[in-house]
Amino acid sequence: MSGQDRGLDTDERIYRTIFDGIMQQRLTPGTKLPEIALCELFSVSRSVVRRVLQRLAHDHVVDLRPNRGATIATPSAQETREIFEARRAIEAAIVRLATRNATADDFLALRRQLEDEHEAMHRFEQPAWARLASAFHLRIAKLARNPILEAYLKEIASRCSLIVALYEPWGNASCEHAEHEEIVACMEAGDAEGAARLMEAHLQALENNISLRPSDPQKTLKQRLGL
Amino acid sequence: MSGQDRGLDTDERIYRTIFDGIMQQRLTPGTKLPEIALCELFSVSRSVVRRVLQRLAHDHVVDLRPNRGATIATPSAQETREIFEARRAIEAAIVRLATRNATADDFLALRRQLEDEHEAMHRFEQPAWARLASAFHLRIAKLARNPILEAYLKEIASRCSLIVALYEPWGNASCEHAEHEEIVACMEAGDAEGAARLMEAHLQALENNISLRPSDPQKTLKQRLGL
DNA sequence: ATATGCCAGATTGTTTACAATCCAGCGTGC
DNA sequence: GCACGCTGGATTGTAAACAATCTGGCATAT
Repeated sequence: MSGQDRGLDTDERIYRTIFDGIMQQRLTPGTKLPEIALCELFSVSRSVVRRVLQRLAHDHVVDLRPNRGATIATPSAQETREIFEARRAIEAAIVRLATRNATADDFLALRRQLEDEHEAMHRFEQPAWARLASAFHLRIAKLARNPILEAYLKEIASRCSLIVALYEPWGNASCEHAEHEEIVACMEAGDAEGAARLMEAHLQALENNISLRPSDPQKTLKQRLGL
Repeated sequence: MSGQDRGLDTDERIYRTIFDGIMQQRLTPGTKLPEIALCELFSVSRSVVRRVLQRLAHDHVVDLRPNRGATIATPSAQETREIFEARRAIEAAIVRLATRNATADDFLALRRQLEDEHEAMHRFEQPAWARLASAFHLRIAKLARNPILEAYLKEIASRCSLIVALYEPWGNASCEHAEHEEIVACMEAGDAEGAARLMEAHLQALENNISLRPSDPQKTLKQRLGL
């Protein structure tokens, strides 16, 4: 037992490691993921590596082309537009449902998280802030009480993060905290349509903030996986 | 060459055969899909069968449980509710986009398809009608010009079909033709919100039409795959 | 000098063999 | 008679061997 067995099964462990590596910008778009290298890093055979890669491919965070292996996905400008448009549509719908279904307790927890976010922002803790800001969106998705839409948002939000990683290497493009507060206020007031419109505007602002320009490479795969 | 090679690669052929088998209610929910049986039926090794099964699992049309193989998915009543809710949300968003982006030619093609549908209905050609009615929804998704939302609708619509297969063995629950026409009329008039509301009502009617009661089993796997 | 063709190493795709797990049927003991 | 546990066949999970394909460098010809 080599100390990395924490109750997650093997597949999940490998998936998460690679996925997190992408989300934290250690694995940048275009990076190649050779099967044998992953086999050695995770001490498994190619069957399981291939299965995980296929799953990552289905989630659109890696490209899987026949006979030439897996690479971290590199969304084009066109795709970027489509992804953000789809996200606005889905997340607006989610906000409407969440406004209908959230309880008083839900709003309490939501406000508490907003304060954490606020604090992290004022302390200039960029990584923590980004993480919390992203969690805000996923938390609202939970309040909608629809696991299917929640899964769709998770998938599409990860693709957005990939895009931000591609086009904003230093991580400037984060959520505006004030806008989060306005959205929650609208929701608490029971104004579903208003909250949906605010959310769409919020995501539109996020999209407008990313400027289309790639980033830089080079480091060992092991380092970039955080191992 | 045994006459089933039509330019599709092997994976796609197997995927389609199983998927179509499910959509046409030859493979009913709960049916087990043993790997070896599929290997022999399609003359491939277990690797490719396993890959295809994983893809079907990701699309939520089959359940894949560790150490106990693949079975056709059997959505619960709860899931049914969630799936239809998600579909209303996504398809309403799609209709709004489609109303904005459709050209005059698009509407022409749409109307032509509506006539085919109308005709098939009046001739009591239930299978053709059901196929056309389903195609109507996918065609609108194309008009939205967003491949991501289109893919989501495809996935969720197939889950709806599975539910209908589960709870309406004789296939009564189909789309009302008149409602399709109203939706198109609204779209042509440029009334995105109206069209969205009509679409939601249309899908709600579809959901209300399905009564929750399972169906019957037994026949060989080969027959049920149409081979 | 550039372009073309070819060969060797590397990488992926497929098949097969082996190990682990599950499940149904049977027997034993209470 | 019923519950429990065992055992053998069947089925899935994993790993390793083999085949096919791609990539990059070198030689050759124009």
